[in-house]
Amino acid sequence: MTATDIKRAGLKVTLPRLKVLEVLENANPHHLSAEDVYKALLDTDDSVGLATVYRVLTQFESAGIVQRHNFADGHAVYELAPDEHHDHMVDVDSGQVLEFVNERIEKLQQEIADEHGFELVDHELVLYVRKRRK
Amino acid sequence: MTATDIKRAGLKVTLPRLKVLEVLENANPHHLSAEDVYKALLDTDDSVGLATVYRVLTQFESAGIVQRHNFADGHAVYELAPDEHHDHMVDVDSGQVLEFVNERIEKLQQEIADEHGFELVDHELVLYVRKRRK
DNA sequence: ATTGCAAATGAGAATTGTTTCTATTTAAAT
DNA sequence: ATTTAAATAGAAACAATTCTCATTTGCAAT
Repeated sequence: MTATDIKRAGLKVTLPRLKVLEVLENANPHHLSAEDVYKALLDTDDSVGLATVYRVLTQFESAGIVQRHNFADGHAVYELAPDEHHDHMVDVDSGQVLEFVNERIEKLQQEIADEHGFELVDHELVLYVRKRRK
Repeated sequence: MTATDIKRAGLKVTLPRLKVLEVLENANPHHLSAEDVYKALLDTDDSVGLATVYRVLTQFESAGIVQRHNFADGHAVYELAPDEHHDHMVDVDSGQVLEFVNERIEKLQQEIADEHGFELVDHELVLYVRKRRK
């Protein structure tokens, strides 16, 4: 992800946008709320206003640079758009988020949409899980 | 769904609770926001305060009487807990919500959680679709 | 290198959806 | 009927997000 991606989206390459991008790149875990991004930049020389963070994240989403997810607790998190799609698993106890891919589920979703006369535009699958005590 | 379900949950059978239940029963489409429920009762003789609607919906959720979902636009909707589980398909053009069931997807989710050493507590699957033009 | 201007920003106010507080009312056990 | 804990309505509080607008900045054309 570089300045080029920003330009390609028809957006000017500004310091705030580069900063937000940088934070997302170095994020671990991948998923950050707007507030998280804001806080990460607060201490730096060039912090970015919260309103701008929201604006930029929304623009990046439209541009396909980031993805937004709405988890069950009701607040949104963002992550850099991954090269290959994945779904999420949230540990309801720790709040930790894992990523996973399952080809068969992907395919089944296509089929289901198809059966109903639709084409699949997107989907959101989140498993809420708990560590199994054996 | 009756007064009995309310009692069984250890809640008093009050007019507001019965009213909210009634609205959910007659709802079409099934999915209503708290605001929707509130509005539906505004015109009736016995309207219910918005705060109460939220409170009652939350209690009903804990009691398993209703289910809450967070759709992509980020705000919560409620529906009467269905007899059998189903997932959702949202038409991105019309906003219409369809329900579907697919046993294989359900089973696959179990398996995936299992492979990672978790037990599945809950899940949320929403397909965003568009009418296929042939 | 400057200049001009549309686009972008920051700070705070406003809005939206939801939750909490509190004084009053009500269900239901006696 | 009386009592009492639970429930209610409405207001106020709250958190996340969006809007407003005066100021700043990227960058294209001098």
